[in-house]
Order: sequence, then structure tokens, then C-alpha cells
Amino acid sequence: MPLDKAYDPSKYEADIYHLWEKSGAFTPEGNAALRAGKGSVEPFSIIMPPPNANGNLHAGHAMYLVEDVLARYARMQGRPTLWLPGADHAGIETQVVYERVLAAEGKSRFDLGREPFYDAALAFTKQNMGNVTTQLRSLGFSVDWSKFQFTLDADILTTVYETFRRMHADGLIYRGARIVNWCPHCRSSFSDIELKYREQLDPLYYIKYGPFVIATVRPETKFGDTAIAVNPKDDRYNKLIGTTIQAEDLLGPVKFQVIGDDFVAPEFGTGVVKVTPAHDPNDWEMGQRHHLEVKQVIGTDGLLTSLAGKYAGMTVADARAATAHDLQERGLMDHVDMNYSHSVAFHDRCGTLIEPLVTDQWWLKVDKLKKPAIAAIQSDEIQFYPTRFKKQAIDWLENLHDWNISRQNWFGIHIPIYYNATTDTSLPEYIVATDEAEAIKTYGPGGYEAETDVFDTWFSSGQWPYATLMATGDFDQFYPTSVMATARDILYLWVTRMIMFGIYRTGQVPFKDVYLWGTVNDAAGKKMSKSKGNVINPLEMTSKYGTDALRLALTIGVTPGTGGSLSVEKIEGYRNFCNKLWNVARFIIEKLPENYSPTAPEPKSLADKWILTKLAGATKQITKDIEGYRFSEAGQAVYSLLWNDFADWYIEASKAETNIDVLAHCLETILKLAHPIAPFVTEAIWQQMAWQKQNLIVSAWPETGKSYPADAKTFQTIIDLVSAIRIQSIALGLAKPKLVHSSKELIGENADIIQGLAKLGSLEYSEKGKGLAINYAGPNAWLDIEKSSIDDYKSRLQSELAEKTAYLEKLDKQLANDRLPDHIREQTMARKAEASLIATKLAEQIASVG
RNA sequence: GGGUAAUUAGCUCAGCUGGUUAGAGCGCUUGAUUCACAUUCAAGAGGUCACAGGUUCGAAUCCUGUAUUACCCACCA
Repeated sequence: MPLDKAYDPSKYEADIYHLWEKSGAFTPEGNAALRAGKGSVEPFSIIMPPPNANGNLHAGHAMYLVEDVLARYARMQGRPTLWLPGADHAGIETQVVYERVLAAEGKSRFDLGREPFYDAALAFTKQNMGNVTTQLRSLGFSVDWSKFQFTLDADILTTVYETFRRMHADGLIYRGARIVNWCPHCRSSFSDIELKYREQLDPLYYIKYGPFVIATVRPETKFGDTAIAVNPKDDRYNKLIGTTIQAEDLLGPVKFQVIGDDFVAPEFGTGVVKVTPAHDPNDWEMGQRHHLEVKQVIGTDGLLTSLAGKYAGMTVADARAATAHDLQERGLMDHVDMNYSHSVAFHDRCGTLIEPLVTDQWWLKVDKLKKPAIAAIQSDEIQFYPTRFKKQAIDWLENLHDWNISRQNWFGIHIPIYYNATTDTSLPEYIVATDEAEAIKTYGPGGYEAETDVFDTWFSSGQWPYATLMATGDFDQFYPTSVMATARDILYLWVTRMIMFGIYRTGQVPFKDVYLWGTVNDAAGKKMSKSKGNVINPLEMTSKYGTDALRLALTIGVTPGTGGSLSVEKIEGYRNFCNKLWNVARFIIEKLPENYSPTAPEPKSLADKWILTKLAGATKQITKDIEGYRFSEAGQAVYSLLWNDFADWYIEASKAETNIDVLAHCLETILKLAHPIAPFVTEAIWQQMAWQKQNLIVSAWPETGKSYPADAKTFQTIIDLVSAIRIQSIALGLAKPKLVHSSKELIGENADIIQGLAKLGSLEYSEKGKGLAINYAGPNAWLDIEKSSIDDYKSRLQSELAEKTAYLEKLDKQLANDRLPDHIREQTMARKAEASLIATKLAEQIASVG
């Protein structure tokens, strides 16, 4: 069946993916044939960063192609290869999304209650999960679907609970009241890295407190003030340290102790600070240092508590306006600065203003966990690509404080704790237990109360590499994994945590390499965002231009660690590349006899040797590039091998002199080299090669073949000759000119090829030249044209000669340097020889024109 | 405030350990259509490699400083 004139991805992709999956190629055993007789081969494994089960894949997820490239490459090398997929329940994110669904029905999570809400959100998530997996398939990802894991699967939970149990037994877990970042909407605490800061303008109120004037943006928290602080070095106030001041306030007279603390900056505001330990992280610290009372005036619902007197029940915003107004009215407001700009924390998932609050939380001591993690990174047991992230990871870990692992949202993994609900105080206050049966053993039926808090998402996902492999039974063979490839913005949130957990739980690092990519930007290099309207939907692109086109666009021109920029034009360009590959294949396949079976390619012509040399060089380079995570270079090498070398020169030359074995061999090798990046079009073509017995996906990665440097160089001279003829005939407007030459060997023997490539009318051998000399570094050749037309060309010849002369001077200057290393000298000499040959020809030609 | 990176053609970007007459794709200009591909072919224009110093026989590449941009972290009564 003849191939279509153009490659239509939509016609092939689904079938090919199905073919791969059905063949078992995605499983570690799928490429077993490649290992036959190879002895022990090192396994290769990657755990996919689990995408949100409720979401849609965006351009960032398309970067998983990096993992696919590595997996496909490893597979073709015969390594038992496991790329394990999964999906994340994405606790708070899903909760926010599902609450919106409920809101559309006019309900809130409180209408359902905790357990029913969890069940409904879980069902909702599982229902959506198929969407994400379909999308992962459409990107061509060669994951082992039989190993798919979901973060709430029972086996995963077992491992997460066991880790918690061990940490508790090791004394790493404790419960304590601390100031945390509280989201009043989610009614949960969050870690610092889950916040987003925004710069905003707020009034800065200068309020009177007895003898002091104090600057604050938050007058509504004043009912929680338990001290006044000044800097001990501030001579204006330091004599008051230790005294108690009396002040008029909104709810009547108040008394405050004056404390001295270095935190206070004398130059800011008035140099006096009101201390509210319950609602400000810095004040909390000061409160700890000075043993101050903690008075909570804002509740977990975001409303003021009864301590706020008549302001109780107001929202923070309302209370701020009311207190400011009343302070003004009572003459307690000194003045207001309306131009005060500061940054304010919001919850990154729901966008609600964060309230610092003191609540009871579960904490993980990190000191013992971070030390071996830092050591593993420091010693390069784990290597970062690019390397600069090594330092960032270490810095972050070094500054890491105890981690608040509890959250109060409803959709998450419950912390396996049961509290004593009996009156028997001899029983432990709480126990670690994963089910009620265990609690009953300690407290008796009904004598316990389950913890309602859930784990921070990253507490469980930090265990993903070993939790998944333990669940699938692949731990022994595939842990530690080969590489973790993910977005650089979760370096701190996820990567560092996986390292800590991995070493704690398994005694080994979870992965040997970390490869990080940046955010995918738009065509102008700007971040994609819905509000800017510059978002490129990867699935739209794959259905329009083919998956391979998108994958190539995200590979070539994208450097590790930085975000590439993606545009429709770029994708279009690589769609064209796929089509080029398709047509090259079409040309070759149509040339082959019906029952072609390949034999080892026997190079006959210079062109054969040239392309085999190019092929060998590219194979070597692409192999090295993939192994060094230089995917852009690998992609570029494939691109130019196919287009600039194979299609532009070899195939054109083959029209004059055909060696079908070399053609078939080159095509086969190029398909293999391109396959990890562009799997579909390469497999689609491969399937058209009747003699192939297995699928491309499990074919052997090419060995670097034989090179013929001398012959390749000779053919390069032919290429130079052809290029020079083209340039000169275009400049002179010649159609099918005649070439006169004095080289029986090089030009005479390759006359057909040269004639075809350079579109010559004819070639003629002659000892003596005539017409216009071809301007290249090779045997003499001339375009047979009238002397008068050369006259017009003279000025161009002169400028070219001037250019060559300048170049030669530059080379001479370099050669005059006696400290020049030998290999550079050699190189420079060769360049000089070439340039002076051309210069001589030019000079002679100019002289002959007169 | 601290850190990390970037600054190369009109645009988006390569350029790994210093030695190429500085590259690619897109865009632009000119020409080409029986003979795999117009999703094509041939050719062309276009760059003081941000700036200033320094190291070196030699710097887009290494060092220092400056400017601009982006991102990350911390803090902001």
C-alpha cells in the first residue's frame, strides 16, 4: 500500500499507542529479547510525578516527555525499564475544586459533614482520573499502566502510616500549639511554601497607647496585645523597659508591660511595637522570649472572638474599619499614613488572606532527617541537573525548621492517631493506630476519639518513590530509582522531602539523579496564564499538529532548568520535520523491491561513505547527549542529520547513483535515533518496513558504525563545489550551465551526481580552463560563460578576494604566535591552505578578466 | 535585603571543558513546480555576542564591577 503524500498523525497515533501497550513494551519485560545473552543489565526506573487526578494536563506536564525520552532510550538499550505512572488526590486543591462543585448546587462541605464530604470528593476524583490518564496516553508516554498508583490507594496508605508510626516511635513526632499560617476559608494551617505574597497598599494607623504612639496596619488585633516593645538601644524609650504603662483603649483602660527586644527597629514607624503573640509570627517569637500571655482575638473561622468585646463576631476587615473609626472618634488616633505598601500572604490554592493563628498541630522534627539528606546531596550521591540546584537544595534543607505536617482540611489522609476519651488518666493521652480495632485494644469500645486532622499532602507524596515501588512489588529491583525529573518549582516542596523520607525509611537515596525543568513560557518568553490569555493547550496542539511535533518543540531549544518558550509556529516547524521524515521514508520504501530484506550496507560511492560517516558521528553524539540530559542537542543533531545531511545531500545524490542498502540502513538508524523524542512518526514508518520483525519501541539502540573520514572529506569537497556552482549560477542568472573541469578523478567520476545536484547542463573535461572559475577549495573547475558576463561579476570577485585576504592575515597573525598549541596550529594551517587556494583562484580570475 | 540565572540576528533561543570567518528555527527578500516532500527546494539580507575593566598568545565563553530583566527565598509593626 503506497504511503500518503503527507504524514497525518491523527491517522496513526491512537493505533500505535495501542500496539505498544498491547505488545507489553511498556513493562520491564517488554524488551527482554534485547537482553538475551547480554548478562546482567542494570535496571532503569523513573517514578512519574503524579499529576492532579482532577486536573487537565497543561504544557508543564508535556515536559514529562523528558522521562519518556529516557525510558525509551533505556528500553532500546535492553535495560529492564520501569516508568511508573500515578495520580495525586491533591488534597486541598481537590477540596477547593469540589467545594465549587457543591457551591454550584447551593451547598457547602458543612452541609455534607466530614465523612460524606470525603467520600464524595474521593468518588469525584476517581471519576475524573480517567481524563488525566487518557491525556497522558495521548502524549505518547510509555508508562507501565499495570503499575499505576493513586495516592489514596490502600497500599500507599499502609506505607505512609508505617512511616508515621516509625517516626513517632523514634521520637520525631510531637504535638504542640504554635503560630501557624491559617487559611480561614480552608480552615486549615499551611506551610510557608504554600503561601503566595502580594504587595499591596494598606493604611498604616498611628495609634495612641498611653505615652506611646504606635504604627500598625492591624488595629483590630489590639485586643490581643499583651505587651509594648521597644529596642533596648533606643535612648528615647529604653528607660521605660520593665515598667508598666496605663492606656485608654476602646474597651476601657488597659495595662501593658514594656519589654526590650532587638527585633524592634527604632527607625521604623515610631520605634514602638504593640505585641500580639497570637496573631503575628514575630510577636509570637517575642512572646516566647518574654513569656507573654497569648490572647486569641481571631478565631479559626476568621471572626473576632469574645475577647474583642463589642467587635466580637466581626470579620477581620469589618473589625479593622470599625476599630479605626472608633479610635479616630475617641481621639486615640494620632494620624494615618495612606501610602504604606507591604506584602501580604495569601493561600496559594484558594487565594484567601492568611491569618497567623495559634493552634494545636502535629510537628515533625527535621534535624535528624535533613542531615543525611544534605550529606547525600553534598557528596553527589544524588546529582542535580543543572548543577546549580545542588546548592539551592542544600541551603533550603539547612534552614529547614520543624515541619507542621497536620492540616485541618477534609480531603486528605487522616493522621493515624486516636485520643483517650475515657476518664482514665492512666491511659496514654493518644496512641498511633491505623484503625479502630487497635484503639479499642487500648481504650476499650467507645473510649477513644479519632484525630480529624489530615497529613500535609507533601508528607505522603514525599514518600512516593518507595511507597509506589513497595506497592507494586518492584522495590527490590528498581529502588533507588534512576532519575527524578520534575518541575523546578517543586524542588523544595517535593524533591528535598523525598530525599529526607527516602533515606529515613529505606536507608538509601530515592533517586540517583535529579533533572529539573522550568516553566514553559509563551512565544514571547512570558509565563503562560489564563488571565493573559496566552495559554497553549498541549492536547489541542497534539491533535492539530501531532504529538511528535509538540514533543520536538519542547525538546529542541529548551535548556535544563530554564523554561522553554512554546509557540504554534514552533510546533508547526516540527510538524514539518515529521512530514519530512515521512517523505524521506516514502521515497526510500518506494524504491525498495517488493520482498526487500536488508543486507549489511556495503558503501560503494563517496556519498555512501560520507553519509555513513555522518551517521556514525551523529549516533555517537546523540547517545552522549541523551546520557548527559542534553535533550536539546540530541534533538538538534537528529534534525540536522535527517534534513541537512540525509535529505538535502545523500538522497539527492542517490537519485544519480542508488545504493538501496545504505538508504535503508540510514533510514532505519535515523528512525531509532529519533524515536525517543518523536515516537509516533518513527514507529508509523517502521511499521511500513515489511522486513522488521519487532516494533521500533523495542528495537536495539544503534551502535556507532564505521567511519570513513578521508572519503567523507572528499565528498565534502563535492558538496562545496556544488554549493559554489549554485551560488555563482544564481548570481549570474544561469540556467543549466556547462561546467568545464580539469579533474578526471573527483569531478569526472562523480559527474552525474554533480550535474544533478548543481543542475548543470553538461560537464566537460579540459586541461585548460575557460569562463568563470568556481570559487571553492578543490580541483579547478569553471562555468563556461562569455567573458563579458564575467566583467559584471568582477566587483564581486574583488570583494571576495578582499575578504579572503583579510582572513589570511588573521590566520597568519595567529600562526606567528609561538605559544600556539600544536593541534590548534594544525587546524589553522589547514584553514590557511584552503583559504589561500581560493584566494589564488580569485586573483587569477580577476587578472584574466583584466 | 539575600540568592540564582539571563542579556548573542527583527522574534524565540543554541553555543558543553577558552582557539569555528559566531549558529539554528521562525520571520523577511529573491528565484524555482513532471520526476519523496510547497508541511518543499535553492539562494540572500541581517549580529561592535548588554556595558566597562581584567586574566590569557588568544575571550561570546573565565574573573571583577555596572546596568537591565526574570525567577526563588527572607522580611516588612
